[in-house]
Amino acid sequence: MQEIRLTPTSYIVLGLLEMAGESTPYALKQLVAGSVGHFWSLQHAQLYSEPERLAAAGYVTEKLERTGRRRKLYALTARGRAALDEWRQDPATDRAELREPSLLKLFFGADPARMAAAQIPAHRAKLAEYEAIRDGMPASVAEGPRQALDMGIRHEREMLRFWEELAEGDDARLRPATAQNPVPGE
Amino acid sequence: MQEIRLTPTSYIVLGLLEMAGESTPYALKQLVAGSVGHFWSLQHAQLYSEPERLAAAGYVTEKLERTGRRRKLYALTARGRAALDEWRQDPATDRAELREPSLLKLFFGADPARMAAAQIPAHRAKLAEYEAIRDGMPASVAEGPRQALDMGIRHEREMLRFWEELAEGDDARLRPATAQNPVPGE
DNA sequence: CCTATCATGTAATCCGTTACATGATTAT
DNA sequence: ATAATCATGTAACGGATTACATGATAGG
Repeated sequence: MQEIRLTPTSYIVLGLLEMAGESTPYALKQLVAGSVGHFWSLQHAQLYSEPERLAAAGYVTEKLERTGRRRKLYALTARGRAALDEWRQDPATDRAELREPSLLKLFFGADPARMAAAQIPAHRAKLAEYEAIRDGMPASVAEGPRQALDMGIRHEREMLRFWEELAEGDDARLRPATAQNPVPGE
Repeated sequence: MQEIRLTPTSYIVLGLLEMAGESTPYALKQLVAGSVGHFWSLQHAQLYSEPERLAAAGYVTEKLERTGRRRKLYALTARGRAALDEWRQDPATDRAELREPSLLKLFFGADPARMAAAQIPAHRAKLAEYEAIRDGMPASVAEGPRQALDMGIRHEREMLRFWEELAEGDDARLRPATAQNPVPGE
């Protein structure tokens, strides 16, 4: 049995198999697209290779369909469930980074107004999409996905505010105080 | 001359070479750690391999020190500067994803209170660190880094609020409305 | 002097992306 | 029927992380 390192991708596969039970890579792809993929997406090819990797290390079982397409079916093993539990119960995590391509451009001197003009509608759209999902969520959806979605909405709102303030142009607050500030009163 | 694809890593190297002029990989490492690395960090090994890649494609020049350590010195070429400008002037960017390991755990059922207990001090510390940097920033620092830092502060604040509200336990707002809501008045 | 840390790099591994392929459904 | 899209995979490539290594500098 091969030793492998479990990556976030691994836990996504394990977690989805727990939620959905035995699944094909294609089913996993659909699941990712409709849920966790909103804040952590995967290429479809990884949903073929990762379960194979996990199978080689005993975290999931691999079964070939008998009928027609002979697709591959994956399911959690006890070991897989244990690994998932252990991960889930450990509150320690790697520090996340923002890694916003738009921030990178801004950092290196892109024009804030031009950047904002492109970013604002994108974040508006994303925000609207998330809010629609939230408003259409059936009551059966678990807390976890609900909370994650909430964070996504908050983040989009914050990004939107950021770019909107940049677009207003006057980011005086970002410059050190100078004589240009009108003195109130007196 | 080899063709290469320019990645975010490439633009970080090009951008820093523009800001700092001719530099060694180690100097780049220091620059990253103190600036852009706060939201987009790189392994030090990449600051050796990436300039080499860029040199092979003509975006930077590579020079060997004569004296002592014979370190490698890199500098922007006209082609490198042009690529940087083109990138910077194009407001289109790939969509960023949150990719928060903590959100992933939450999504898959980790205990919100336990997660919050670990996340809150981490975000408090990060926030304090960013605010200290902002307050100590010399007036000479350009707008870009200033704005990026501002976004970092906003993001940390938002994450902090998120986890604090989760920790308070009452996330009723996330559940669909039910009879449990006390009817005000009447 | 010896040890720890800084400075400087190379090599191997591996995950993730991209490209390639093809059979099955659905739409026109 | 034919074209388009969905479903289902494999293969190649490359960038990023990790591990390995060693000379210089500073601290005890």
